[in-house]
Amino acid sequence: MALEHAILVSLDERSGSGYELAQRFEKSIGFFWAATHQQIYRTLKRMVDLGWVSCHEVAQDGRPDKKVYEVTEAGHGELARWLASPGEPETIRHDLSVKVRGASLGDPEALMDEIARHRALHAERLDVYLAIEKKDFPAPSALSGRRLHQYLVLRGGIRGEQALIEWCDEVLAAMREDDRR
Amino acid sequence: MALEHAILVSLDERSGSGYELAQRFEKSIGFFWAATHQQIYRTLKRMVDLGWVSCHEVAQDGRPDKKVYEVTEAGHGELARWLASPGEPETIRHDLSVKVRGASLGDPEALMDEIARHRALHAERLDVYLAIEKKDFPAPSALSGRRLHQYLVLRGGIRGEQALIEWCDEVLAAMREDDRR
DNA sequence: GGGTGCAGTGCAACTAGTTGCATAGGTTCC
DNA sequence: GGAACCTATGCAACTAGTTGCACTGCACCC
Repeated sequence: MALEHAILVSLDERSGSGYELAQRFEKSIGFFWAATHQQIYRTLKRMVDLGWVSCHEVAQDGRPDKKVYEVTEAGHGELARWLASPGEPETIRHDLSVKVRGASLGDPEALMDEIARHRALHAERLDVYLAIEKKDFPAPSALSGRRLHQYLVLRGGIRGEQALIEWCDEVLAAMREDDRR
Repeated sequence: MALEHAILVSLDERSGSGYELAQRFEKSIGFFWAATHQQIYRTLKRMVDLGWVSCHEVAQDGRPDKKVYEVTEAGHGELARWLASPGEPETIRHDLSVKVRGASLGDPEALMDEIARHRALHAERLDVYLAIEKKDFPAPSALSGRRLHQYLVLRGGIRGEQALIEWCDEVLAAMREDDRR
C-alpha cells in the first residue's frame, strides 16, 4: 500500500499537519495519489504507532492547535526499503471503457456527450499541468535531484492526460462516422 | 460501481457461468476492468437478488455442474440507465510516480531497475494488444456497432500502454543523465 | 448580528476489493 | 499410482477507500 509511502515522501519534502497534508493531496502529490483528509488522519495515526513519523502539538493563536508530523529514522528506513522493492502496475478499472464497450446497448448520443464531457475534464487537467510545467519548470534540462523527479512525475501526468484526450477524440470521431452510416 | 455493469456488458455479449466470466476478466474485458473470481461470484449473487440477471443450473458430464447467467429485462434497463448517467474519471493512484517523486530518498539504481521492469511489463501488454489489433481488427475503417466499440476500447489500451512506455523511457533517460553529472 | 467559509481533528458506518482457504470430480503427465 | 492441473463454486477474514457527520473557534462580508 502506498498511501503511507506517499505521506512519507510528502512529509520528507516538508513536515506538516494532517490538514496541510490533505491540502497537498488536493494538488501536487494528489495528482497521482488520491486521498481524502479522513484517510490521511487515520493513516497518520497508524504511522505514529509504527514509529514512522513523530508528532508534536503546536499551539497557534487565532486558529486551532495543530499536530505537526515529521518523518523519523525508522520512517526513512521504511521509505528506502519500499523504494527498492518491486511493485505491480496498478490494476486497471476504467469506467468509460466499459461504457464504450457496451455502447450499442444504450443511447449513443448520451454516451457521446459523456465522452465529450470526460474529454473536457481531461483537457482542463492537462491545462493545469501545462501551466505548472511552464511556471515551475521553465528550463527542464537544467534540473537535477528532487526537482527533476518532481518534473518527471508531472510529465507523466501530462502524457497520461494527452493520451486520454486523443483517445476520446478517436472514439468520438469513429462513433460519429458510424452514426452517419 | 462498475463491476456489475461490466458483467452486464459481458453477459450481454454472451451468457455464461461465473467461471467463464472470470476467464473473460483475465483477458478482453479484464484489460480495462480487473476482477477476481471471488468478486465475480459474489457480485453475480447480488445481481440475481436485484433481478438484473437470471440463473439456471446446467448439468455437464465429465465436469462439475455450472450455473449459467443471462441478462434480464431489468438488467438491460439498468445498463441503459448507467450508460446514460454521468460518471467521474477514475481516481488516480500511481505507485511508480510516488516512487519517482521520492527517488532521492532511496537507491537510484534500484529505482531505475524497477522502472525498467515496469517498462518491460507495459511493453509486453502492448504487444498483446497490438497482436489482437492485427488479428481481430485488420480493417478498422470497415468496423461498425459492437465490433467498432470493442476496437475502440482496445485502442485505448494501446494508447495507454504507449504513453506509459514513453514516460518510462523519458524518466530513465533523465535519471541516467542526472546520474552522470 | 447572522451567514459563510476556513483551519483543524476526528468517529462511525459503509462499500469495494484482496487473500487465503475449502471442496470435489475429472484429466493428463511421468 | 501419484502429482499437478482444470473446471466449478464458494466462505471468511481482512485491507483500503468512501461518505456523512460532529465539534471548535476565528475571520470576513453584508
